[in-house]
Amino acid sequence: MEETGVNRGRRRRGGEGPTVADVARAAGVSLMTVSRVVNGESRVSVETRSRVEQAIEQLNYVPNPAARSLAGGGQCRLALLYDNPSASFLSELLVGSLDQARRSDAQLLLEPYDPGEPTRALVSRLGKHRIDGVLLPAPLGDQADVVSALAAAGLPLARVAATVAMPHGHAVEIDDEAAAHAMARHLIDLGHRRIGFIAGSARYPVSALRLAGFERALREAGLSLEPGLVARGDYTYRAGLEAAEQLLSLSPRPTAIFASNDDMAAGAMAAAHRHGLDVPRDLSICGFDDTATARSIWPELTTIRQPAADMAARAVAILAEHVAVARRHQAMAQRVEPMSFELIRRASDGPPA
Amino acid sequence: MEETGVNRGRRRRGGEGPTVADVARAAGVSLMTVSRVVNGESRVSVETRSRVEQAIEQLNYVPNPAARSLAGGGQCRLALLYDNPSASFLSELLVGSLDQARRSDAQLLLEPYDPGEPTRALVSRLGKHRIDGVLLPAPLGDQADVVSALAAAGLPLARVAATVAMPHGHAVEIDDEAAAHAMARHLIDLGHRRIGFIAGSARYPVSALRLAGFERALREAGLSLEPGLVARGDYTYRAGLEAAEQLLSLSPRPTAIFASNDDMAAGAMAAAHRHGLDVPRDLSICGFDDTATARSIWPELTTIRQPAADMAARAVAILAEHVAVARRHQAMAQRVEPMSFELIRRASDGPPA
DNA sequence: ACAGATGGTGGTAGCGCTATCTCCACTGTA
DNA sequence: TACAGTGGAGATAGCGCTACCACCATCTGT
Repeated sequence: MEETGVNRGRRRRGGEGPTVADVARAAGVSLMTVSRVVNGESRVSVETRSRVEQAIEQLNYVPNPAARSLAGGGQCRLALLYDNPSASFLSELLVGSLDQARRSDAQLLLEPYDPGEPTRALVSRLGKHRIDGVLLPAPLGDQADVVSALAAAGLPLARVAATVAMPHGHAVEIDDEAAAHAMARHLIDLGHRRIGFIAGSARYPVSALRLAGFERALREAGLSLEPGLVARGDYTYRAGLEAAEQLLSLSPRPTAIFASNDDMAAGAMAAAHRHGLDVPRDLSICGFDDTATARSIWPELTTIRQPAADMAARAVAILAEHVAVARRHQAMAQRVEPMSFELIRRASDGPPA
Repeated sequence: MEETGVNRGRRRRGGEGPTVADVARAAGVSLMTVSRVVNGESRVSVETRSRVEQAIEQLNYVPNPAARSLAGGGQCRLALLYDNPSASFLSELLVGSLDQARRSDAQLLLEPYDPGEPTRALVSRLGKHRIDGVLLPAPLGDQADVVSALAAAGLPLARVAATVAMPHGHAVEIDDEAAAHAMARHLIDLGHRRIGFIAGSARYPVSALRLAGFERALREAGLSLEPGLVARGDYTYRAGLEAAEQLLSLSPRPTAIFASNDDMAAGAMAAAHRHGLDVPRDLSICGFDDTATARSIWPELTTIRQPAADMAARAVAILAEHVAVARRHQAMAQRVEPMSFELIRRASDGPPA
């Protein structure tokens, strides 16, 4: 403890942890060289680089993000506008975006979205917090008024899990049509020929996409599209239950039901049980979204998973890049990144009886 | 654009936004005075304060968190250790803690908890990230090995929604016993006399508390404790279904079932429907936790809500305070804060037939 | 009346890092 | 030999803020 003198240098803070200066001293190089190594810049000889890396390892050095962002053009502030009370989606979103925010040196602020608030007020609220960019998850990203108001205010946007094309804002999305197609195809491959579909409310653009994917799969398999096999619901459990009742009253009844989201699939499951049907022996049921519901019902639901965390992470990365580019007074082209969904097979599907 | 000269002062960054210097100039005071006002310190005359506040308002000044944390003892880094895949709980936790983190000038890092990882490894992982404190939400906060390992490493802890007393770490909790008591009492007040209870797995201390609350309510109402009316489950939908089957096969069967969490209540609901019982006319069903499930089934579930967001916010505030106190080389006494739960009445309960 | 508490304010020195310029040693070309 | 061009490294000046000390007025008590 005494080799450092009385309190050499570090008078103020609790002052734990080594700094670039410590590393530089240990490696016998200058501060800048250490900085260059840490930031992976090119102009450092391999030899010097490895010496510095060794010193870093040895001292267990971690750069101070505050100092870094203060000195560099670094940190930016991103707002995650949220209204979606679908908790599982939100939490995945948060996990993904927080993680990437740390990497991209961005600060993430959660801002609630109030549908009643005029967009002007929203814009000024974000301005007050010196927001550099905005993430618009799922239903918000498809809302034209919000998107255009924020875009008009000059804020970079990233729409997460958006489904419709828009002139403004970056987007990270999955192909809902293809996902629905994949699930329908999966059921057809299992041998199902009469498949009931519970479509979502026509208010959301995504509903049409999922229906379209379903229909395409049927068409490609040479199956007829019976209008009676498509019911509609508003994405709630109860709607799923009622829609399924309707589908199950058909004769012959479908051997599988594909619902446009998990809650409706759960409702369909309840309807099946009411009818004394065993799932999946007598009826296969599939959902979409892979929310918490999917695993909290029994049998656990086969469904489509959106990589919400990854999507959010990409969105944060894109926004951070946008902000960095903008600070150099350059423009960044609109970016639309597709992400791949995943068909999660659990226990609610099987070949028809 | 030209009144500032070529690039007066602000050579490097995009440099948007006013700084303390701008505010100081506008208010005709020194930097320090502005800083004092912003930080709510006492030694400023009301007159000066209001002048500064006006300037802040006018310039729309927001302090730069990076600079603040670099200069002052300010910012601390808190890790939220999470393993609970119960998404709704996690997202509430995140919303609450992020919000408070902003206020308390703390940076929140999400660290996954892997039950397989030795506690040594966990501690060193947190150390690598220069963590100043750790939040331990729900099941983790009751895990003695984790708590004691982190405490031994000298890390301040805040256990969120913990249920058992421990010698280390602050805690923010609700009274599970009282909450279960309140719900049982509610059912009794509705007129129920035969109430089935689905207890949780004995592995978790919380299970015993909820059972105890239930039993106390019965005792206080002068009702007998029939052992047959208490079933057990492991907090899954399926376990709830099976436990409810067992309770419903009793004769006379209970007129109400109180499950120790929402998933088991959902399972009980399915069992009721299988038996052709109408909920709540023929059978009342209540849950605990108010997870997403509670509102995604039908009828929507009457349940107990923990204020997860508020709890997390308090936990963050306590940890931030602890870190600040510790940096002044003082100790902070263990703090245990009770929060109040709420009985959320929805549509799954009513008077007995 | 004077030492000592205050209450209110300003000056200054960094916090740990990176941008930018400078410097040096080498290469290749005329 | 002289010249620019290059890759590698160091020196220095801040980024925006707060801790710390210094300072000057007022107030206290004896």
